[in-house]
Amino acid sequence: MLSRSSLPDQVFHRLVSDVLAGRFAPGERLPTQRALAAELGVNLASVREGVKRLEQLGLVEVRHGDAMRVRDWRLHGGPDVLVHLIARAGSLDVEMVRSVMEARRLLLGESARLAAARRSDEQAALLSSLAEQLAGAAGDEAAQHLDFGWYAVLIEAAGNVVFLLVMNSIRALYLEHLELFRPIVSDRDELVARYRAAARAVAAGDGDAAAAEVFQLAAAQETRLLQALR
Amino acid sequence: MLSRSSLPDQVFHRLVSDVLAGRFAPGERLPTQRALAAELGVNLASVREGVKRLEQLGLVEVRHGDAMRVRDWRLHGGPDVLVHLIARAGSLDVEMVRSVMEARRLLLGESARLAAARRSDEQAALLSSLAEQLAGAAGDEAAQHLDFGWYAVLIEAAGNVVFLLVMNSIRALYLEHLELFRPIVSDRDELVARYRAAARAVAAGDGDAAAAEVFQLAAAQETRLLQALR
DNA sequence: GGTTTACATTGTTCGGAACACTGGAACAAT
DNA sequence: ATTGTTCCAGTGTTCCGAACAATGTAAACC
Repeated sequence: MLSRSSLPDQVFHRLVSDVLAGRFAPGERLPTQRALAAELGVNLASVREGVKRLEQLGLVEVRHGDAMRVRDWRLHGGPDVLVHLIARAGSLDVEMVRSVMEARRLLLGESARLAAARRSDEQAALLSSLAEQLAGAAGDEAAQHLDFGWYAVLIEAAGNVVFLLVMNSIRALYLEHLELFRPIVSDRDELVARYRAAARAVAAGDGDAAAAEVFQLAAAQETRLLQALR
Repeated sequence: MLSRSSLPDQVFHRLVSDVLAGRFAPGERLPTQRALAAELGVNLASVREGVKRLEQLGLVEVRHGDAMRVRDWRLHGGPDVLVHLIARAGSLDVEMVRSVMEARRLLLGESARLAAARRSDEQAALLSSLAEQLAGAAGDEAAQHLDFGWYAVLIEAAGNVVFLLVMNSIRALYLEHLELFRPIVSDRDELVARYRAAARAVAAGDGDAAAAEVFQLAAAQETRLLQALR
């Protein structure tokens, strides 16, 4: 079949795309559910499901008895909107990638500081171990997964639920465009030294050093990625 | 009528509550949609809509032909799960509040640093203006809104979409439990000095000072809130 | 023993109907 | 002329029952 995803999924993506592309101004009336169903050739229930998912993202407002209205995602959008913002038009939106990478760098840096204070011995050992595995990783794809595993442990050790959830969101983004983020692990030898240093600092409980190392590690990856995007 | 929320909404909240309370172990089979419909006394379509919203949160995995399975929210949950985690059992979960406030403090601090470098003149003036309005705010509720307005401008000035979206999420949380967060603006005179100083630092383009001021402002609010929660 | 087929289970989509809420238009009262 | 009321068309919400499609399992087959 042509459709690899469910009908409501297709409706959902179509609407997200339309709204995010600005084809409807904020506050503007969306076509009625019945009209959308007719236009897209699907059942009313499928339209409804898609629309309600839009609503959960904070992209539209739907009130019983009144028309559906588009909301300004910069005011009401939650972090889950990111996945759809960054991948618009097939390729990555460079400005969005810049924002994500910047946020990632700051988030990971602070996570490292917290982790240095809160990590368990087991977590400290795991960070070291993963750094070594990264040194001998077979290929770039394997390295990518190890890279994300390393950060996952770091954030778990930081003991902050918000950071954990935001990073889950960024990971989802990662996994959907794995090839495009490949530059993050290029030129690995230079990076491995930083993983090791950061793991040492976390294990030693030196928050400032851990933050600085992770910050620079993330910055290095950021530079690689942004350069590759041109 | 008495039921302020739609049927699928109620199904959704019921399921979220069940999953987040751990009444289903990760990987465990959820009741079938038909069974849920019968048990809750609603239509299959309503169950489906609720379930799909669960799926969008990353709380369950639903595969055509197979049973629905619960996922571990610590691994797959997005930031939108926060709203449901923090308000469990009617009152605020103190551990979650601690995480949110900690993340907020770090996020705002770094936003201030970025804002100092990127703010427009208009934004700098607005921050000052809002600080003055806070000084003469009528009541605590008015102060709360001004407080959030102040941070909204700061984050807008920081020019990072991720921060913007995460803060939208935290604000949604805020607005749903406005009374419970009231301590954030208590003892206002002491706080006003910090708003002013921070606004000055951002206007002057002094990133370090701006970050430090906002960091301490947020920390002060954090202390007030956590003490009030006992 | 390994492969294939058939079936039961479960999610997915449909079409159509009835219900409930909202905004505005027409009307009535002041 | 203004205010309050009633009614109606438009729109979202929920229902029902049926048929379709994917998955996992177990029986049947070679």
